[in-house]
Amino acid sequence: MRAAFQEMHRSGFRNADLDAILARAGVTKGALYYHFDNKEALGYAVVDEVIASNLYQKWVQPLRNAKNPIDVLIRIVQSESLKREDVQRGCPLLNLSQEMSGLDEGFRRRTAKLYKDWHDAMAGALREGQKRRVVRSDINANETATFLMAAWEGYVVLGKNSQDPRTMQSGQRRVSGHINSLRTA
Amino acid sequence: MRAAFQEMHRSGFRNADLDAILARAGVTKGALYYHFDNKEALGYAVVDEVIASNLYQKWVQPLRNAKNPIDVLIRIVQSESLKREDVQRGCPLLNLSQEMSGLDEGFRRRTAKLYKDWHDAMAGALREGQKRRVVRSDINANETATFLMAAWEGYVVLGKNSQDPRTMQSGQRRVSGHINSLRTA
DNA sequence: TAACATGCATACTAGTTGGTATGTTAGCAG
DNA sequence: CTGCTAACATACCAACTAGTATGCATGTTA
Repeated sequence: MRAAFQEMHRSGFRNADLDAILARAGVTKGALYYHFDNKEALGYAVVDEVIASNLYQKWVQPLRNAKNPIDVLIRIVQSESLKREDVQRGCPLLNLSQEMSGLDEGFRRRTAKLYKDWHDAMAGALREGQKRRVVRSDINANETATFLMAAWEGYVVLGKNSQDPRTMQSGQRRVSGHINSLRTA
Repeated sequence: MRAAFQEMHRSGFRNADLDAILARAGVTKGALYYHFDNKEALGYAVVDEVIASNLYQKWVQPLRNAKNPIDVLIRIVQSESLKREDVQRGCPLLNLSQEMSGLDEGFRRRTAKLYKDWHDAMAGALREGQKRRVVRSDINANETATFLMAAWEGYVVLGKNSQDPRTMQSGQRRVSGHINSLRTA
């Protein structure tokens, strides 16, 4: 499944070559089709397990019981890799949802769930921060979380295309600045 | 080329079926390969002509010699279709750059040029607005233009995946609100 | 220990699709 | 009327790739 994830991240799901995945994993078709009904089932499993796990490790868990969600969010944003090969591949969740959500309802539902988990983790942390008086009370946590996701993913898209590290740097500054503006005065 | 654009918008470039394009256009392979060397050349032409033309009509031309760029930008954002089938297909430029920019330098350069034209149109209009004292002088036109593109494209991505018109509505409110905050007091 | 299940590997099939080779027609020059 | 070219149409090929049929080795159970 790691091999499948890597190949899907490189080539997208539809252009992911099963033989390439199998070669990378060091197994053959027999092994694959013993464990998965078809290519689609393998793709679903990659979303449900690999991509979901990455997302939770990076965004959800650090926000759980965070003392100050603003500090945590800024740290996550600032820790994003600016290396060319990372920027060039983009965000696995975004790549996959962008490719498949209009074509396959199974993929759409799965990626939508991950976006929702991501959103809820941020919105929940912001609401908790409001209770603790470290986040401004005049902002809507849900809308703010959606906005942060949109702005961040937008910069990831532009960075992937421009291949200029300054694009993502600008994104880090801008998004961090916006998060910082959510602090109580 | 309209047929090619539509098929590419539906299925992406790599999964665009030449036979489907030809059937839609009412011509055959002979006609296609008389005018284009290969599928790649057709794709390049679609970017250079169809997608570029759409972008110019929607964003670049309205900003040229605009009295107040802020009013123009808000009007463009607010005029975005919220119909399910439109939201579901997403932005042609974003779809294509997202799919191909990591795989084919020709596509990457072409989509990067369109992003640049889009960016320059907004940044130029903002700078002109600053001269005319209708746009705040304390903002960086280039960074602001990049931010607006990122946020807007981000909402397009989320809307395409969620298939909930409220996502794009929220995006319109947020982005319009941010554009509005650029006015001089 | 015979029978069976698990967990693969190997070889093959069938459908899809980009690309090509060749045929055909309309129009124009001379 | 002849010769030629532009602009296609038709039929076909070859590569790629998801999926399948079958074989086989290693446990495991009755």
